[in-house]
Amino acid sequence: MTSMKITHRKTEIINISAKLFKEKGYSAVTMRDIAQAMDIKAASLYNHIKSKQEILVLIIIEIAEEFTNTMNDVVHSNESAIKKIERIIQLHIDITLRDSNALACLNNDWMHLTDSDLEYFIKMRNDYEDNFRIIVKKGIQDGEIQNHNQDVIIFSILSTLRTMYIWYKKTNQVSEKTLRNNMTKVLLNGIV
Amino acid sequence: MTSMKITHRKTEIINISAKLFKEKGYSAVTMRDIAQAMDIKAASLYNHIKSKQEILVLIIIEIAEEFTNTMNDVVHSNESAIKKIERIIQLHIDITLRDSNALACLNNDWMHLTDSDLEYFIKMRNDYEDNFRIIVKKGIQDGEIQNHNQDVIIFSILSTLRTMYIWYKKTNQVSEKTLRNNMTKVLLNGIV
DNA sequence: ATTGTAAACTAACAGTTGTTAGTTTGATTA
DNA sequence: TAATCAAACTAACAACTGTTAGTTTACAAT
Repeated sequence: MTSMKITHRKTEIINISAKLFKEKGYSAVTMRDIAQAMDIKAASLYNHIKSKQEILVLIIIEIAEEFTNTMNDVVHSNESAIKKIERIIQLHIDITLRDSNALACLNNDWMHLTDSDLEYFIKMRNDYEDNFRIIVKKGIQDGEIQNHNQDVIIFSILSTLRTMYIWYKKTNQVSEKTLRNNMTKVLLNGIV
Repeated sequence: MTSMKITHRKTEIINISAKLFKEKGYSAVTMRDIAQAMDIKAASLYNHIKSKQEILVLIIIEIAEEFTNTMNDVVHSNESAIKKIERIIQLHIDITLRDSNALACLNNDWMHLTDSDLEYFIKMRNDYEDNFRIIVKKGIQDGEIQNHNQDVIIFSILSTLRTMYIWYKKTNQVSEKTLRNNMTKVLLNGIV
């Protein structure tokens, strides 16, 4: 039983921090900024968290693991390549809608992780991309997917999914359902 | 004649800074970091530049203006919507291949611009997206482009183009020509 | 009533930050 | 030779950084 329960107050700190990190980046946000947003003093934060680093780790790793776990499910399933990619698209939309602050943090501040946390994150990210590559490769072999450069296919889709958090709120009140439908069509079938 | 010539040494500082900013972000890079990369002392930087802020401004604004200018050319041309989008894709590839460090900086650190610089940047970015929207709208009206949600179309393409600098070097030695061809096909015609 | 505890506080620290002032160096020009 | 000048230097500053130590507060459990 090494895992500790994360208290309510600690969760608040993590959420507020994620919001601030999204706006200005990890390095530009000070402990005093976080404290002010919580309406307490900076020193009081240390009753709940170990360090500024710990906040970053807790924000990023949880989401990274969620991506990793679902991707593992998808890649080991018996679905077609297209169906698998559709599930990955929906996964990214799920997390974007639920926790865009943490997602922004993962995208922009992962390089400020240190040591084993950084190593762990990079391994997860590489595995994720490798799994995506396996799916696309199989899809091309089976004639489901057009025979274009694999990396161009993978990263054009991943780039869009990974940075959806930046713009999805701007889309003039497009419903979640519309987003899910249109995103799949545009990414898979193009726009022409 | 208010514009000053940018000296060789100043250009070196800007380029090295852009590289460092790309790796760790503007806030995490210190003047001492930049100086060390130049193999001089931090104070010596001030013989060439006015402030850390000025470095950021010079990196970002020049590229932003290049995007703005070319987009204005494209949007006022008499080409088809598809042809216009193809030119925009090529523009992003051009700048990515030529100056990926500055591009990363523009993408990640624009929010650290201040006052009139920040205002100016945001206006350019909004105008850019508005112009893109005009092109897509016309393309849908003319039946060139499928009638999907406009913002989904715009930002799925823009997201890919804007973050190409992150991964294009990873693509296993794919030639520039292959990148240009495949990117256009994948973004316009999809992968199915 | 007493004790325990979660969660806030004040005060301070040692290190880092961007930046300035004043000086030295070494090459080019008058 | 003397003067000029770009570009480096040393030394320092005031503000800010993450963090610690020790204390207080208010509520809950004994």
